[in-house]
Amino acid sequence: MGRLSIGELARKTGVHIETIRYFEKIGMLGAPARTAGGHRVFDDGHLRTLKFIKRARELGFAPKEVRTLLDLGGPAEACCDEVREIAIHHLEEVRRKIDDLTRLERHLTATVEQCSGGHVPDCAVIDMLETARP
Amino acid sequence: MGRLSIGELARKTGVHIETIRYFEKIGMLGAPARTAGGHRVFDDGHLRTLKFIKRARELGFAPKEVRTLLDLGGPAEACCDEVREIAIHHLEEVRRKIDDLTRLERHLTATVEQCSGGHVPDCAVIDMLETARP
DNA sequence: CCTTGAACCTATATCTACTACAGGACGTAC
DNA sequence: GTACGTCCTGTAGTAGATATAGGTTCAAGG
Repeated sequence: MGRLSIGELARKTGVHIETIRYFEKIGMLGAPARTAGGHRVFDDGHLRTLKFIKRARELGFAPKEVRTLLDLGGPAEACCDEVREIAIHHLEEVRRKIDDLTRLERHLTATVEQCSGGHVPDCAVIDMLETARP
Repeated sequence: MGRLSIGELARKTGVHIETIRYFEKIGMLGAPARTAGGHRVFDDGHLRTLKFIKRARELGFAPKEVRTLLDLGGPAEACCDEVREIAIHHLEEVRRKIDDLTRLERHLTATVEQCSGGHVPDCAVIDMLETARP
């Protein structure tokens, strides 16, 4: 059973020390044990949880969703149904975002291609930005 | 030449009154004229600029990029080259984001399909989140 | 045992990009 | 001239961290 200082935990997870303390403060990560002198002592559970949080954030889950997932996944009892719902909801948002970005990508590509790159007063990019959306 | 109150400007652009004052404060939007009593009086230039800002933000340009675009596009002199560079950089980021989200979408879809939806202790979604990225 | 320096502690402030008050002044229509 | 909507400034709040200041603890070397 590993006993980790906050610095070791930070190195193992890639999460900033200040952010770990912040997560503890807002209740995202449980309060760890302390040494006699007051230094935090984390265990493998904290390591697992912090990795989980980091990965979920990287995958685009909102902090509130992460919290819910932690609440559900923690005791591992009322699992799949609710977890699944959050994941599906997230999936829908991801698909919507991909659509939006793809449209923007096409628009930007076309615009940049039009752009001569010279010092002309007319610029396709500026024009695009000045044109109100229909 | 239109003379707009802050409220009219807000209605015409869809930007909140407080946000307009905020844009003025941070120098994103030029300071307007004032009535004798101190009320702001905007003109068509402000309207154009604010619409520009709004549209650029909607298209995902970062505030700093918007500011640079305004600086470049304002006097319309050193135009295309730099504008083009910002647009291309933005385009690259958009493409990267699309790739990331597409991978996530595939991953989530596969995971949710695996998920029975019952009350089993093993949950594919939780598993996915607990598995560290290679 | 004692020193030294890295790591840690709390508390507060800062950041971005806004949004939301509170309490008062202005402007215009009747 | 008065009522009411709009506007003013200034301050505070939001999320989600990140950074700083000033002090304490831990661990390794002498």
